[in-house]
Amino acid sequence: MEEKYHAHQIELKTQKLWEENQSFAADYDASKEKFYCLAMFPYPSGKLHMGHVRNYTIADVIARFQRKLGKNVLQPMGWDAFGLPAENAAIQNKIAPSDWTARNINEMKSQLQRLGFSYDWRRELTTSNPDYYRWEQWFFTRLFEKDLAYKKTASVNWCETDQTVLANEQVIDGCCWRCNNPVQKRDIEQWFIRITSYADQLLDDLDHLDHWPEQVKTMQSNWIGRSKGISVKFTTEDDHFIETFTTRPDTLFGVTYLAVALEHPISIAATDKNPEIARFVSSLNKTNNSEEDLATMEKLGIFSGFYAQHPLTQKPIPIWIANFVLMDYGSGAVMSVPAHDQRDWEFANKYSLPIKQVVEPNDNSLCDLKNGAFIDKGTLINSENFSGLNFSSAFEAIAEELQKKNKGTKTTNYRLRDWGVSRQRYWGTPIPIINCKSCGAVAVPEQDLPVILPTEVEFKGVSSPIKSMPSFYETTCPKCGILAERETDTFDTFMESSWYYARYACSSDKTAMLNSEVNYWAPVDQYVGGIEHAILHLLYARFFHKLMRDEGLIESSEPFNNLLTQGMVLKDGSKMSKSKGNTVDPQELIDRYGADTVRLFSMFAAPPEQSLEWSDSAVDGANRFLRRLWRLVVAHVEGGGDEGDLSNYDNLTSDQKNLRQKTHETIIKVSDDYERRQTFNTAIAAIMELCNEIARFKSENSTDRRIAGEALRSSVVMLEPIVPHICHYLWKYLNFGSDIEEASWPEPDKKALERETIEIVVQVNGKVRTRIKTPPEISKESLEEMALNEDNVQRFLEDVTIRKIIVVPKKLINIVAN
RNA sequence: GCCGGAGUGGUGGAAUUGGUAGACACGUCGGAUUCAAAAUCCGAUGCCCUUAAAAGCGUGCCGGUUCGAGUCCGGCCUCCGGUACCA
Repeated sequence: MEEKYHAHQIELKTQKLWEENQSFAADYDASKEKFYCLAMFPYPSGKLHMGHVRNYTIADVIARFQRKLGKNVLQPMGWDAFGLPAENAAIQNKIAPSDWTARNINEMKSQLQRLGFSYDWRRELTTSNPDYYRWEQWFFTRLFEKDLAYKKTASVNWCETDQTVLANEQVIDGCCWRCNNPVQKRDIEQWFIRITSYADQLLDDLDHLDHWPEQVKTMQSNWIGRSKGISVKFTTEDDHFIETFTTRPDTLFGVTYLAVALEHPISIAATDKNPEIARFVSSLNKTNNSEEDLATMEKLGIFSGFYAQHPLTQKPIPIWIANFVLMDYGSGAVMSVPAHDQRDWEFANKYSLPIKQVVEPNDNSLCDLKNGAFIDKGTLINSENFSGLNFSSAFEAIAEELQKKNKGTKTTNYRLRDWGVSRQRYWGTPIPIINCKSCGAVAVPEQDLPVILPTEVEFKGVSSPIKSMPSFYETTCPKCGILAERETDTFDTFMESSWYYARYACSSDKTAMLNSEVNYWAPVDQYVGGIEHAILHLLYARFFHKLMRDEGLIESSEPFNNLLTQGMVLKDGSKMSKSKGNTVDPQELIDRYGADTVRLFSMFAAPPEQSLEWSDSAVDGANRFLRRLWRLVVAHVEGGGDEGDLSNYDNLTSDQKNLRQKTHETIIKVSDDYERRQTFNTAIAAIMELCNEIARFKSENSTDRRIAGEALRSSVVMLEPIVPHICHYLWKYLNFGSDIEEASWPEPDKKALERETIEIVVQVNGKVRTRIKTPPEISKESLEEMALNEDNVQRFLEDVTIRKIIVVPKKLINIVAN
């Protein structure tokens, strides 16, 4: 055995062995309990960054731990290969997106292999490969036929100078990131998938996700935003209706104006009539489509000149055009109650609109509407014959009255909007639709799939090359045969990442999207990924799973049983990203210390769910521990080793008992940390403590060596999921050449855990005054007596009376006195 | 703005169900070893007073519940993530 630890040498040797033995290939085996462990696959942006290393190490630790428990573990890896950065690289560096992507995949794959992750590489998939996206296209045509996919106009960010659509992140302070010219909104036809039809299921099924973090479920629940209310109709002067939704029908008599979106028919009629309004509206048309900008921008509006009739009072209500009302969301109109809604209150004050109080606090206390709206539920006033009612009776009574007059109905509303999947970009899955002048939108027939995205392209300017490529879009209508044009838009890349986890079960099947093996592997037992995906990716994947279930492709209803959301790796206080230029290259660390040190460091630095502020200084310590561990094993083996006999542990000295006790306490602690708590940092700390004790322990005879050997073997096998290469070697030395990959998780020996004395904390009035050693089974009375006899307890009991004594068994005793 | 988190020594973090605040590391300081250095080993290390012991203070801020609060409740502050076309 080498005296010194040479990381690179043993890591490369071990990795070669794993590859030769196909150590991590996982196949269907009904006789074995399966465990499907998955980390979110990467976008191949160039090189791995620390966020990847953290993500993939966490998942690999769990996968390797589950193998030690004897399960049939599948851990696959692939590439979320479509996306915007490839196009930016193409424009900047004159390289085709497919070449750029392939190059990055190569680079990142070799980095993943160098880190020793236990993947079944036979199942690798790449979403930009037609073998993958053809099934996405096929599935979309199924949705289209079921009317779950449809087309409607929606607004995008348009840069007139570059003649292109911009993503929200490409709009900076209302201007294009490339040319810095102001961005406008533009309405175009786009494809949507009816996620709102699944809103109830997506919300209600959250209750069954017992092993998801509460915070993620709360965020998804708020995002879906189911609310019960009433849709109220206001009649316009030309006898049309303006529909508004409210969760507060009890405030209906307080409506003093309506606000409609810039694109609402009323606004269009007003701009046609009045050039002043037209100027105002076009001046507001510059904002970006993001919710954040919409919520924080200055709320502006203008009176449209039109009135609507209040459904119950029949009084005329002025209609205002306002920039904060969204046409894409709900009906594009809201009823405004400035007395009882803060946003309405601010708008009303700004434009001197009337504020009419119709609810008062239940305790009749005064509320001053000069300082803000009164938004609590209370008792109705100024509301004709509804005055005096509380919220819930007013809700019912007003709903009934509106229903009777045909002016409103009870409705459930969702904050969730349908999923817009069209992107006006090149590097994505072509939408498999042909637009025919006589038949309309026609799905590409199954036998004509896939619609292949041409990869030999050149970027002239910034717009998608396939939009100016007749060889791509010119075709004939599958229904009537006349000349027609393909969709040149591509899918949102969230489409690919919504079903890849299922495709791993059969990634090379050319005959079907999913086959029956998916029902063995799915659902994923452990999904690991960044908290930044808590809403969008995870909600779309849950939705897609239900769509696939309803298409008969999969049996389960949810894709991920256990979810671990890792915190971000931050540098200088914010998310590491290429655009911010604050990435740390893990390759330098691997070159310097080896993969095991990088893995150990990233698991030790913080618990997985917490964000981790990057620091280079602690890496050295991780490497020091591995060298120390190596030396401990060398010293043990060179000092005579042991026979691995675990049978006889009678008549031990107290040092021997103490080490055995520590070993088995550590096994219990580490098992719990790995399995239930998933806090690998504390598991490592516990093993470090055990190793510190081993180092202090003097092995002088064969019994000593057996006990030290047991402690070392336990440490090594429990570290294997985190630092598998070094443990592979150390295990061989400690176990006469056997392979650690075949070893199972250690079992604690209850007999080793028995203690002769324990320490009890003694408090007086909640402050620790001393600690006493007692046998574990001591009566309450004798414990109290012992505590009261302590000098440092007596001191604090002078001139006071003992009121009571609280005893927490085996922990503490608190004497309350005054 | 809205939704979800986080805040503990010089630093990363620990304290699992309301019960010993600071485990385990990093760093720093002191010592051993060495011709010297690296590596390694031993010791000290929240603040304050102190020769020492003991006491006092201390988990972002203010207040509350409790015998007892880092942990629970109310109100703030700061930072991070998401906010539907970044992935």
